[in-house]
Amino acid sequence: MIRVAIVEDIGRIAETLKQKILLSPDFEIVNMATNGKEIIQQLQKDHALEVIIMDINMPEMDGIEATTFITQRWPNIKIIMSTVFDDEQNLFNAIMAGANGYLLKDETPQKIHRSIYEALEGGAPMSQMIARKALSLIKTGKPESSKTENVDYGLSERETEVLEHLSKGLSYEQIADNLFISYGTVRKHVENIYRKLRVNNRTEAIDKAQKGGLL
Amino acid sequence: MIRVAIVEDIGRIAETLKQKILLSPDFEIVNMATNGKEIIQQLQKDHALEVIIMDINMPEMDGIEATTFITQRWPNIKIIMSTVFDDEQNLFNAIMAGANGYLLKDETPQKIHRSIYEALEGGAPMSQMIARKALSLIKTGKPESSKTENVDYGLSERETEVLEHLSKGLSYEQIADNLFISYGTVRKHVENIYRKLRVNNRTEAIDKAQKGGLL
DNA sequence: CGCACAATACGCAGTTCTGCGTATTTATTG
DNA sequence: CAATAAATACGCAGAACTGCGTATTGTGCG
Repeated sequence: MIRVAIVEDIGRIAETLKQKILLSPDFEIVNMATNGKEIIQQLQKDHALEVIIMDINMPEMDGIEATTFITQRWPNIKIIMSTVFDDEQNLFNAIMAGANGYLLKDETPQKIHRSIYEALEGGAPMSQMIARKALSLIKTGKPESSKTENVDYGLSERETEVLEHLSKGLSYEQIADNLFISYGTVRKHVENIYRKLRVNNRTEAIDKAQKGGLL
Repeated sequence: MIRVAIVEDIGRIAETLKQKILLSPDFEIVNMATNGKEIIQQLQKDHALEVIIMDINMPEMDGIEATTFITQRWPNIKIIMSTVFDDEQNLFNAIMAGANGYLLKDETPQKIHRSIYEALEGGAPMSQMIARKALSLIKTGKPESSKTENVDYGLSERETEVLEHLSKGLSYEQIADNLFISYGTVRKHVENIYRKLRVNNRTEAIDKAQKGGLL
C-alpha cells in the first residue's frame, strides 16, 4: 500500500484528484491539506507516507516553499507537483526546490498512478509538455540563475574569511588561532554568517556558499 | 505509416532495434545507416521520413554531430537518441545538438513506439533515468567536467545512505527519523564512516566524500 | 559449525556548536 | 556630530556531536 498526501487549496480539484488516485487499490490517501503550512504541521506529527501531490499556487505557504522545506527535512518523501502552470519559471523553481516530478492538472488516472510509481523508483515523472520545457530549459539556459556565481548575501570580508575556514572543518578554536582573534569573536561571526545565509548549521552554510559561488 | 530510420554501427543492436519497432504495423524502416556521414548522404538523396533513432558512439561521424547537422538542415525530422551512455555530458550534448528525445538501449518495444509518437507530437520522450538526469542538469547547472574518480572507502550501503543525509545538514535525530532507525544507530554508523574516511567531523567527511565522488 | 561483518541499539563522558544577550572600539557616512 | 556598520569580546544555557565500550541479531562463507 502506497501512502499519498494531497496538498491543494481548491476543494473541487483536491476531490477530483483523490478520486482519480483511489481508482487503484494500491494507493491510500493519508493526508489532505490546503496549503504548505498545514501539510508540514501534519508531517511533524506523522510523516509515515511515501508521496505528496503538491499544488503550487496556495495561500499561506505555496507549494514551492513547502517543497523546499519538506525535501530538506524528509528527503525520502517524493513530491510530485501538480498544477495548471506550465511556464518555465514555475517548472524551474519546482525543480530547484527538489520536486521529483511535475504533472499538469488534467492527467488521466493511469498517468498519475504510473507517475507515482516512477517517482518512488527514483524517476522523474513529467507531463508531455513539461518534458519538452525541461529540455528547453537546459538548452536555452535557465531563467536568471544559470550563473552559479556572484550571489550576494552581504557577507563582510572578515565573515567570508571565517566561512572559508568553517568549510575546511576547523573548530572555532582553530579558526580563532588562525585569524588571531578570540573564540568568542569567531562565534559571533558565525552567528552573523548563519543569519545572513538564513541557515542553522555549518553544513547548510557551506552548501549554500558553494552553490552561491562564495567558496 | 510512420517512416523511421535507424543509425547504429553495431549490427546486432541495429537488428534488435529494427525488430522491436516493426512489432507495430504503424511503422516502417526506410533507412539503415552505420554512422552519421552515411545517414546524411542518404537524406540528401531522399529525406522523406519522420523519425531517426540515432546512436551516439559511432565511427566517422558520431550521433551528436549528425544530429546537429540534421536538425539544422531538416528541422522537421525528429531525432531520438538511443544509447548506452547515461551520463550527463552526453545527455547535455544531445540536447544542445537538438535531439528530441533520449532513450537507453534496453527499452521495451512499447516504450519505443510511444516515444516515437511523443516525439512527433512535439513532446520529449525520455527513459526513466534520463528524465531524472535532465532535472539534475537543470538543478546543478551544466555538467562540470571535473571528473571525480570514484574512490572506494569500503562504505556499506547503509553507511553511504547515512552519509548522504549527513551531507544535507540533518541532525542525527532527523536522520534516524528518515531512515526509521534509532538515534544510537545513526551515531554508530557515523563513527564507522569517520573511521573509514579517516576524518573527525562532518565537514571533513562531506568534503572527502565529494572529492571521492561518493556524493 | 565457527568466523567475520553489517546493522541494530544504548550508556557515559567530554567536546563542540548554536542562539541570545550585552558591550567596546573603530571607521564610514549623511 | 550622530547614526550605522564592522570587528572585537565574553557569559550562559541548551543542543548536537564525537569517541569509546558493550551487546544482540542476522547473513554469508569456508
